[in-house]
Parts: sequence; C-alpha cells; structure tokens
Amino acid sequence: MINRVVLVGRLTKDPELRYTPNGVAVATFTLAVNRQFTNQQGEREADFINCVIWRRPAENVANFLKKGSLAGVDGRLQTRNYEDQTGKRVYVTEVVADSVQFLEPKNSSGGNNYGGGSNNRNAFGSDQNQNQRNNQGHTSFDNDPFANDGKPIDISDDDLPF
Amino acid sequence: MINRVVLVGRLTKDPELRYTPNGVAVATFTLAVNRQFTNQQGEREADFINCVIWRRPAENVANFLKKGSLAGVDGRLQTRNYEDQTGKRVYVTEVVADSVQFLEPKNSSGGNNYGGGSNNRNAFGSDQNQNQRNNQGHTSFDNDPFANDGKPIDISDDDLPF
Amino acid sequence: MINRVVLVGRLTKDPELRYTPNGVAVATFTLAVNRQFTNQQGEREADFINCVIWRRPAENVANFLKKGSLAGVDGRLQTRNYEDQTGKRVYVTEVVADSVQFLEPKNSSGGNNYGGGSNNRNAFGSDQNQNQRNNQGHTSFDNDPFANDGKPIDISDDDLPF
Amino acid sequence: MINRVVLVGRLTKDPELRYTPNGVAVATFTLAVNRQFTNQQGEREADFINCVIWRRPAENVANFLKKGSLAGVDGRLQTRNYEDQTGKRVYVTEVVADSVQFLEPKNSSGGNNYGGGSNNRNAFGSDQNQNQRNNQGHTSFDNDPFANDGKPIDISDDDLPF
DNA sequence: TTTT
DNA sequence: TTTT
Repeated sequence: MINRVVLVGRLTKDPELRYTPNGVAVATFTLAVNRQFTNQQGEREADFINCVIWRRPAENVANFLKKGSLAGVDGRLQTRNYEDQTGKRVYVTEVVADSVQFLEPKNSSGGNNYGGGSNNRNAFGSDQNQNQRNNQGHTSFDNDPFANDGKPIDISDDDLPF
Repeated sequence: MINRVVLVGRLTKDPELRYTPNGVAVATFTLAVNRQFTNQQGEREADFINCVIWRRPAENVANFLKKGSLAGVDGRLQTRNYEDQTGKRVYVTEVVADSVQFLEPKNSSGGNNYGGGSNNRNAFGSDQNQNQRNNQGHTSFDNDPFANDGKPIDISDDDLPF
Repeated sequence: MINRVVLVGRLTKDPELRYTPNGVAVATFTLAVNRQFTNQQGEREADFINCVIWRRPAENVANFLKKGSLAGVDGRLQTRNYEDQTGKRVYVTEVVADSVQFLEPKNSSGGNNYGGGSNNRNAFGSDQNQNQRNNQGHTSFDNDPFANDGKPIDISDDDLPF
Repeated sequence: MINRVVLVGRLTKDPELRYTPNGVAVATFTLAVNRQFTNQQGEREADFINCVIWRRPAENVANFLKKGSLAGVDGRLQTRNYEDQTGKRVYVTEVVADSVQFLEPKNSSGGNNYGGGSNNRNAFGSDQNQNQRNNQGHTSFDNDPFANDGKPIDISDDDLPF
C-alpha cells in the first residue's frame, strides 16, 4: 500500500542520536513546517512533525543538522502506541525518513546562526551531545526515541525497516 | 514550506460526518495502511492514520466510503494539541486531505461486502449514521473531529483551510 | 535532493518485460491518470505517464498487471535523452518506480475483464507475451525500454538504481 | 486519480515568464535534481525536469528565482504532445506546480551568487527579461511554454487548471 | 479504538 | 501509441 510523506521545514531543536541495544543508530528530530496560509488572526502557524531516521543517515543528521537547520525529509508515516506512566495509552504518529536532505547553504556558519542551537558541530569544547555525536558512550535505549527520560516503550531493533 | 502526504489504505470504520457551527461539513476517518515488509514475527503490520476532509468532498466521503473501503488520500500533515479530561496535553498528528480517491470497483456491492461496514449506504432501513449521511440533523461540533463524545477541543471554522 | 512521484492510474497496455544483457529484469508500462477536473469541452482528460521498474518487482508487474489494471506507483522522475533515427535528440521523462501496488480486487477475473488485455495471466493457451512472462527466451536489449523495435539507445545495466 | 510530484532542485536557467492571450501569467523553468547515488563512473548525475506554474505564483517565480536558485516544487505530472517543424509528433512530460517554495536564504545576495544567472533581478540596467519581469509588454503566446521561438503548439487559456 |  |  502507498504511504509517502515529503516535508521541508526547520529543526525545532538539535537532533537526538541514540543506539539500540544492538548498536543501531537512530536519530530523532522535530520539523517545524510553516503553513502556506495565515490563520484568521493573520498569523502563519506551523505544524510540528516528529521524524525518525535509522542507521548511517541517523549519524549524518546528528552531525550536520542542528536547531534551526532547513531540511527536507522523504519518508513514510508510522503509528505506534504505548502506555504512559499513568497507564493511559498514548497514540503517536511520526515520519520514518528514508532520506534527509540538508538544505542549508554550505557556508552557513558564523553569521547565519539562525539564533539557536549549540552550533559547535565541528568545534572543540564542551558539547553535551558530544559523546553521542562521536559515537562513543552510546546511549542505548529500548523505548520511545522521542522520550528523553528512558521510560521503556516499544522501540527496539525490531523496528529496523530492513 | 513543503508538506505533502499520499496514502492508499482501507477505512477501519465508517467515516464520521459532522458540521461546524457555521455549517461546514467535515468528515473524519482512519486509514489502515499495510506495511510493505513483515516484522520479525513474520506478520504484516499496518499504520493507522487519522484523516480529515472538509466541505463538499467530506460529504462524498461519507456517502461513498465505508469500513473496509480502499481509498487514496492526497493531503498534508497537521499537528494539534488539546487538554484532555485529566488536564493532560494530548498531541495529535493527522492528515488533512485535499482530495480522496475512491478505489473500490464500481460494482463493488453485494458479494464484495468485505465482511464489514453497515453497507446500507444507498439502502433503506435503520442506519445509525443516516441523518448525517443525508445531511439532516447535522451533528454540529466545536471540538476534536475524532472524538465521539463532544469534549470541546479546538476545531472550529477557523480550521478551514480556505 | 528530493525527487518523489506518487501515481494511481490504469495501464494503457500490457506491461513489457525485458532483460538487460546481464539478465536484469526491467518492466515498462504506461499509466493513464485521469485528471481531477474536466476541460472546457467538459471532457475528463488523462495524463499518460511512462513508468519503469527493475528487478524482481518488474517480474511481478509483468505477471500481475495487464491492460486496464488499476495500479499505484511510488517512485522518482528520471530524464534521459537519445538520438533518434534521423539524428534528432529526443528528451524523455519517465517515472522509475520503487514500488508498484496492485489495486485490482483479488477476484477481478472473468466478468471484470475491463474489456481489454490478454487476461490469460494464469491461464494456459497461446499468449504472445508468454515467453517474457515465464522468464524464458529473455528479450535482451541495450536500448530504450519503451521502444518495441530494438533501436539502440542508452539503457544498460548502468542504469540500475542499485 | 492520484498524481503527485515533489521536487527540490536548482534552476538551470532564469525562469521564463509569458502571458496567454487572455493575460494569464505562466512561468516555466527547469529544475536540476541531483540523484542520490553516483553512477558507475562515480559521477553524480542529475535529472532535468521541466516545470510550469500559472497565475500569481508564476510572477513570484519570475521575480524571486534565477539560475542556480534552490527551489521546491509541489505539483502534478502532465503530458502533452505536439507536431514539430518536421511533422513529427513530440511527447512532453512536465510538472505543473501547485506551489513553489524558495529555499535560498534571505540574505542570498552579493557574495552568494552561486556562479550564475543575471542576478539583476532588483537592479537597474539592461535586462533582457526586464519587460516580462515588470509585467509590461507581455509576451503573449499560444504555444509550448518551453519553446523560445514561438512555434505554435497547444497551450492556451484552456490549460488553466482552474 | 483498527482494514483486506 | 493510450486506461475505466
């Protein structure tokens, strides 16, 4: 059956890189996609779409994108559900990316900081994401890749698309 | 920015047709889209994707699709959030359809009942959705089109895409 | 860069199955995709879009689709050019399918013949495409997969997407 | 039926803006979309896809895009055919854009010239496209919007999508 | 809360 | 050269 999504938008935060117990990389990020039309208050709203990407491109995403980066995603919609702390079932819809395109101009450093993000991607110094970026000290997880806090959910190596 | 979704799948239930206080039709339905590959247990899983369509095509959807119907959707991803009964914020991602294509063969009546649905679309007799289908006794609403129970959320005429 | 096409339409003819000199299967077919709106003469026109699919799914297409079959295509646009008999350069745009979905109902045999096609897919008897369908007597080619007549063009194993 | 195309690529030349006899604007341009994978010679090839856009957005395209600009297109595939000078029928596949997104950074002037294009969009001085850009001296046409030379083909107001 |  |  057909299931295809194409998005172009900006990352709302730096991407998160994690590893399954089997060592498979998975990056998650949220794209803010501005709507074409303004609402009745004349504001241009945005949709905030959670995206997941696996394996090698996950590491590229973590290395080359940051908060504010313009990116294109070609992927498919996936639904999951899990039980939250209170025992309530939570339904999640996210985009599993087949590929992510980096749409920032190459020389998009320094001045073009887009007002956010750590921006020390290629820089030395303290970076709280550094260990993940460098693929050491893998943050292994067996749960929701969008959860920071390690509540066990249902993502494991089983979710690998291939 | 680019936000495009194309799906082909089957309705998990009969579509729901409602009307905003201003009398604008909106239909909601969920598409089950079978995944291309089987999981590690060898099962073919599906994604269950909530869809919304407005105005005239909403009435067509309510009239021509039912549980089990094969349909194609061309639309965009939309995110919303609202507070549930317990005060918890719920995040929703759904597809706002620009168009819905009916992929059932024309003569898909009688024998081809696909084992589900009320299937009295053009028939007489008791149909709990009949009043909506016939566009009388409009179920007006000012809330989540996916909620059956009228808890006020955030969809109103403001959400009309044009 | 992003290059994505999704189509649903009907085959204008039985698909053509060929093999590269290296034995790689490639199927070609044209989808008639009816336009949403009628023209000023009130006619519903169609676009006729050439599609190519490689390898295993190519053989599935040849085996399961025929003239008039409803099919969905998820793929990308490709452009090529070649010199025709008269030395004129011809520019071609076609869709390279990643996947093709068969949208005919399973029991779409007998009565549902859609007035065209050989329709002896699973049948015995004379079938002029049989040798291709059965993967014997491979029609090897080193040219335009849409050309019936073997004029050498530019498609070879080099064109394999992976 | 479903017919959807999404592209991100760079304009191979400045867009061409024309007007139908009825004064409807139409812009044409070609997008170079780099392929994801390199060919057997290790080169990254591109597909060159002709695009058309009508009415108001056509004028925006002519005003804001030029050779080398990064742009996204959301549209549908269209096929046409016409008879060339020699009486030979020529088949054309192009993308009719519903919307075009400008993906260049705002401050993409001066230094960021991307090595091509006239780049005097907002500048004074000789610009062979100026009259078109300024919407005076409309280049009316009743033929192929991709032909520079006015050979009558088959595009007229009839081709307006709405 | 899920379809064939 | 076009499908239902």
